[in-house]
Amino acid sequence: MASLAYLTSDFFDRDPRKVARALLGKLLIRRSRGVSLSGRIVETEAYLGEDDAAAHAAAGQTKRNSVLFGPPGFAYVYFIYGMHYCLNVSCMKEGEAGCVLIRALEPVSGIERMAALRGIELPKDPKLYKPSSLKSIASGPGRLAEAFGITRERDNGKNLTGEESDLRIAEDGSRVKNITAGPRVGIVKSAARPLRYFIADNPYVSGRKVKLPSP
DNA sequence: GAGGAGATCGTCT
DNA sequence: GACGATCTCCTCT
Repeated sequence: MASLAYLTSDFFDRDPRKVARALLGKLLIRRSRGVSLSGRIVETEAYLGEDDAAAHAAAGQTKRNSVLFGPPGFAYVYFIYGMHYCLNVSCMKEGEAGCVLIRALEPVSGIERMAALRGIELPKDPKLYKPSSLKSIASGPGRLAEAFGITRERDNGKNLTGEESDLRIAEDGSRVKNITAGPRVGIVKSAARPLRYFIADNPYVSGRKVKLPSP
């Protein structure tokens, strides 16, 4: 693998739409107790500030979403539907809300560990891994959070650009082609805005049905 | 394979 | 008290 360059806060100090595009192809890396988990980001969604009705920041700053109003490059983890965590990264300068939701990853390393955290059984021989099993590890916001052991208690408010952080994002020099934009998934407000970005034809993009509001 | 509905609980009103 | 940036199981075709 090529040498890794960890992203700095400058990377996130700009419009969430630019960050969401730029994050595609980057590596999300968790290092803890000598175990390294990593996955390539293949799908993201941009959530703008208070003028984006679908964003958690739309109603202004609350105790829950205060990370969004903080400095760029911090993890905003929230609990949804009573059973899932979702990982966002704050964007823009302190005082300006904005974030990018990481929706799907292509597993790269520590696959056995991630599968175990997801409750997925893999054969001992990596050659026998089923594509469907690999896809189900992290193709969705709740799934990738579970695969990386991401929880609100553990990771909310964590600086993803700090050298001491166990959760960081890096680039390895790989280039991404065929970035496609489309409507965001699972929301009603501002659903038509094309703020979801994914790598076209990548099998690890989450496969949720998109419900568009009736005209 | 596609579509629908239930599960389950933190957060906000 | 209502709702939600989801996932999985079950049913139907």
